[in-house]
Amino acid sequence: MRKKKNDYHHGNLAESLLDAVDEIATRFGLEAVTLRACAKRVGVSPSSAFRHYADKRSLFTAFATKALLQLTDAMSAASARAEKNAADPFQAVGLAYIEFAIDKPAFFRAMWREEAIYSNDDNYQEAANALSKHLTGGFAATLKDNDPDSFSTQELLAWSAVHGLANLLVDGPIGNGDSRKKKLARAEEMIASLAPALQ
Amino acid sequence: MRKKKNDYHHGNLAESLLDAVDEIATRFGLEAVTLRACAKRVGVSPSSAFRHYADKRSLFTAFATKALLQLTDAMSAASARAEKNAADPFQAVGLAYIEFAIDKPAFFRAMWREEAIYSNDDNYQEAANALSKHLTGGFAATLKDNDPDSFSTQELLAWSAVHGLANLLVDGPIGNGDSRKKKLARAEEMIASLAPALQ
DNA sequence: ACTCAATGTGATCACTGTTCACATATAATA
DNA sequence: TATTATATGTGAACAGTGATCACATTGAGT
Repeated sequence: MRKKKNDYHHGNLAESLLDAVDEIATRFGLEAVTLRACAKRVGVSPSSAFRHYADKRSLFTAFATKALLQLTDAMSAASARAEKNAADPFQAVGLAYIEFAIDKPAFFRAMWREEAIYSNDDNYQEAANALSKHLTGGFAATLKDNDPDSFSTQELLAWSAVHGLANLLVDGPIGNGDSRKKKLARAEEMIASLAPALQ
Repeated sequence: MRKKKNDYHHGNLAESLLDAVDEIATRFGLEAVTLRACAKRVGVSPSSAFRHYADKRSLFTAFATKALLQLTDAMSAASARAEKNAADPFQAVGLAYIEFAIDKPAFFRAMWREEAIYSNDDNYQEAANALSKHLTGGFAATLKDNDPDSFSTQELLAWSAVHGLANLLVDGPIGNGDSRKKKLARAEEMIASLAPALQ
C-alpha cells in the first residue's frame, strides 16, 4: 500500500517487506527470497530495506518472530474453541500446530531455522519464550503439569510428536501427494493414538 | 588426498567435495557452504566442481543422500546391537536416530531440506525409500507391523516423536545449553514414555 | 517558515553460482 | 611405443547477490 501522491516515502516498509518475504517464500521457497526481490515487490529500491533491517538475517529473524506469534495465537484460539465445545483440548491444540505448518509452510520453515536467523534477538526470544510457556504450561493447558517452567517428559513427548509430524509433512516423505484433508486426518489419528502415553 | 606428483587431476573430487561440504557446514553452518569455499578447501579451482555436479543443488542432493544412507546404517547397527544384547529394540533404534542428529547436525539438517535439494533425484529417492522401508517395516522391525508398505498410525507416531525431538534438539529451543549426555538422557526418557502408545 | 531526524536512492563493492573455451592428464588403440 | 580420444581441471568472464555510503527527499516539531 503506497500513499497516493508522494511515492518517495512508503509509510509501512518494515511490515510490507515481511509480507513480501511471505509471498515470495510461499511461491518459490525460502531459498528464493532475495532482498532485491522483496524490495522490487514492494516497489522500493534495494538499499531502502537496510533502513529497517540491519541485514538479511535480521529480516528473516523478524519473519520468524512473526511466525512464532502467529502459531502461538493459533494454538490459543484452538484451545479456547475446544474448551467452549467441550472437545478434547490436546487434540485441538496439536492439530492447530500441524494445521499451521501445512497452511503456512514458509512461516513454519523459517520459525526455527537456527542458521538463518539471529536466535538471540530480543523480540525473537520473547516470542519463542511465549510459545514455550504455552507448552511448558501443559501443552496449552491441556496436559497435567507439575512444573510450569520446564518440560515434563510428557510435555516433551507431546511437542515432539506434533512437531515431528509437522516437519515430516512439510519437509519430508510423508503425505507428499495427499490432500490437505487427508493430511489432517492422518494427523488426527496420530494425535489420538498418543493418548495412552499422556496419562 | 591428492596424488603426489601431478596435482592437476585430483582423483577423487566428487567425494572430496562432499567431505568439504560436511566440514564447512559443521564448522560454520549449512548457509555458509559455498561452492568456491568447497573447491578451495579441496585445493581445486571453483569451476572444476561442475565436472561432477550439475549445480550447487545437485551437490547438496548428493550430500543429503549420503546423510540418508548413514542414518539408515546407524539404525541397522543399533537394531542389530539391541537384538544381540536383548535390549529394547525400539529404544535403541529411536535413540540412534536422535544420536545421529546430535552428532552430525549438518547431515541431519541437509537430509530433508526440500528446498535446497532435488528431491526427485534417483539416488536420493532410492536412499529415502530405503530409510522409509526401515520404518514402515515396523520402525526397524521393532514394532508390530501389519502392512510393510505403508505407515501404520503407530509407526507414524513413533517416527514423528523421534524425528520431532531430533529437530527440536538440533534446530529448536530444547536442550540448548545441555551436554550431549543430558540430551540423550532426555531422549531416552521420552522414548520410554512413548511405550504405552505403541502396544 | 525552518530545522532536523527519518526514510528512500543510486552508484559501487566484493562475492556468489555458472559458463565456456582452453589446458592437461589418463586410457584406449594402433 | 606413438597416437589419439576422453575425462578432468583451469581461468576469465557473466549476471545476480548482500551490503555500504554519500546524497536526495520528506514530514514532524519547533
